[in-house]
Amino acid sequence: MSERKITSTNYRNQAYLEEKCTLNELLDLVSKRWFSDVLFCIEEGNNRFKLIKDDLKYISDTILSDRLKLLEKYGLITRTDFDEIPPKVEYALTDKGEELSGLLDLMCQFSETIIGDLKGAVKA
Amino acid sequence: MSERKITSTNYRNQAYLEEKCTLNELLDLVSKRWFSDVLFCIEEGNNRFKLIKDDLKYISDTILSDRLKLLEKYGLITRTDFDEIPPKVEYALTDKGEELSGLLDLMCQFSETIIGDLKGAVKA
DNA sequence: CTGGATCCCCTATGATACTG
DNA sequence: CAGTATCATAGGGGATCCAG
Repeated sequence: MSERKITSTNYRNQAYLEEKCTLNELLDLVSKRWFSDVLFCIEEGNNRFKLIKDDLKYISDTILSDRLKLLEKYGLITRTDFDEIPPKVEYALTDKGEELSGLLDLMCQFSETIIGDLKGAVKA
Repeated sequence: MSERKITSTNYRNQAYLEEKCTLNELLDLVSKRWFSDVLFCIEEGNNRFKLIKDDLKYISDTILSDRLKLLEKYGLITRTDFDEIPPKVEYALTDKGEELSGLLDLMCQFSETIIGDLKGAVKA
């Protein structure tokens, strides 16, 4: 039973949790670094690759590209390729994207309470 | 030479995002594997280490212990040590824990829509 | 301009063994 | 029972170079 020890366990646990509740899959998605930030960034009107990249100043091309693909894959944004040279692509939130944004706003408010309390406790 | 190349960038980006919005810190927390499951598990009345471990059948001691500490650190659960031999410790959700649970329920409903759509599209 | 292809490193997960 | 200590590993994040 100990072949591919870590791999198989890792995979099994992940699959187990995703099957248990789709929440786990969503959490894995939105908690990927820069993911929520890219979502908010597009919501605020930064609809081009470069605009997002400039706004989130430390994000790398690789990651931004990956996050945009994921957002599109899950139907949270639309991608419009104008087939021009040089390339021009525009992104926009879908209704689901807006909905997720709203949920994340709620989470954000909650996070300020919980994390503010933690840091306040240390300081004060 | 570039000491801690990745580390410094990695750390800087993480810090940047956490400073940008506490949401990122909360997402990092709740998306840790088994985290939300442990929370729900306690909410359902599994208030002992072993009960949780039995309910989440693949979780390891190490991880469960870590998640419980995190939950307590952020004020989401309380830990009551009865100082007995053999050890007896009980866990319970705080108000904040309940609140987070409610938020995660919302996320969970949303996740079923978004992920269901994704899988349905492939299948149907 | 919008990415794709590679390569590398760090961190979270978890197996295992042990303790009060 | 309820953990702690140690060690191994896979995958995510990111740097760099390249292409249409």
